[in-house]
Amino acid sequence: MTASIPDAAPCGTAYRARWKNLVPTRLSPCIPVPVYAVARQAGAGYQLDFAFLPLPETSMAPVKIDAALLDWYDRHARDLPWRTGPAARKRGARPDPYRVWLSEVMLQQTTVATVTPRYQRFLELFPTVEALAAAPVEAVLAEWAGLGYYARARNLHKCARAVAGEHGGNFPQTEEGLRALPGIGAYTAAAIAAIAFDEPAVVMDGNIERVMARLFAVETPLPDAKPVLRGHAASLTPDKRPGDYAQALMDLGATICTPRNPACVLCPLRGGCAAQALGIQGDLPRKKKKAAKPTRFGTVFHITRQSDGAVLLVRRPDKGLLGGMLAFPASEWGEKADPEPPVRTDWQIASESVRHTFTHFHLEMDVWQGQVGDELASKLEESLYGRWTDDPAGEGLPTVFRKVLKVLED
DNA sequence: AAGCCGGGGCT
DNA sequence: AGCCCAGGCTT
Repeated sequence: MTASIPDAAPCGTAYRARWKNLVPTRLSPCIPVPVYAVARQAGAGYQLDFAFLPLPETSMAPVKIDAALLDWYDRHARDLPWRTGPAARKRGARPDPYRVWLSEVMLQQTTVATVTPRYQRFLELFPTVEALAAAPVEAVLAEWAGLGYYARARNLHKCARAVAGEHGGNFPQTEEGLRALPGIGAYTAAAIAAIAFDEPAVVMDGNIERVMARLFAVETPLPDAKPVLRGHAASLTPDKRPGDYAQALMDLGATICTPRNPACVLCPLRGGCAAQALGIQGDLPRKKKKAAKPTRFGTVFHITRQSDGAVLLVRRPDKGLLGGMLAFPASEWGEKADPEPPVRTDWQIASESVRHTFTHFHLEMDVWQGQVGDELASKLEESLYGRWTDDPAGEGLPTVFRKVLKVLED
């Protein structure tokens, strides 16, 4: 259903649309004919019935932000595996700090949809901080494969060992104590303190920055606006239920106060939102322009052992791109250049190359396939500190190297 | 303060 | 296919 709502229509005219197709300014109070909308959840999105009717009030109405938000959260909180249910919350039950920490680290730069199944699998494999601390780091990295930002996994493991070894298996309960642990920065420390330990910490993530920029119509571009937005967030953070409050703000940012096409008609804070009253909510937060990504080139070597068809993997150095992860041997990635193969053999060059985009560059990588005999295989294994595997797809390879397997399949 | 780190979803 | 999104660590 892709109907668009006109700016004006006779009273009583009704429309129906998915909220994502709406232009937010049409819903601002500036329009000649007020819009009244009733929304209900439909599948993954929202279904709206629109009617053009006169509304009694179209300007900003006083809203007690934290109360309105908690009320909305009690009715609409998403049921996520790392959350305690409403019934348990009412009994005063606190969530397991280990689970809160694990979920928050996974959720850094990663969406709920991606994290949810991976979180469940991870928790089954490493159910406690002690179990995680006892595991070899290679097992943790393999389980993290495909999630990206692999320093998170190395720091997660370091942090588990610190908590298990130096804190008797218990996470520190204050922001400062948490902040001192590997992989726990300002955001994660505040989130764990609020959610697991009921501390009124000021939680700031991208979602909350966006909500604050809109609530207070902050037009300063990010990142310059960060201190101002933090000040606004601090002014609203309640002493009661700070964990629920923080999660409510993030849920609101993820589902209603979205980066594009915010669903203001569904927003419990609509009456208190300065940007919405001005009709500029879709333009906020403003951001400084980022540099364009350059393209780098390289070659990856898929080497099979003649006797059994096993494939050679290497482990990348701990520092830098894809640090500590398993990989196929590859050239340096940079300017277009003739590759230096790790061994002389009859290379087959795959007709399709691998394309992948990292945080700050595009990569275009030729795929060379070669076979070696057992003697050469042993020499290669030694000189590259490699390992032969008969199931590369099952080894926890980062996405860029999974794409190599895909290219060779075709 | 600025640059280094993946990957997935939406248009 | 291109654009958007976003914490922590290092230098």
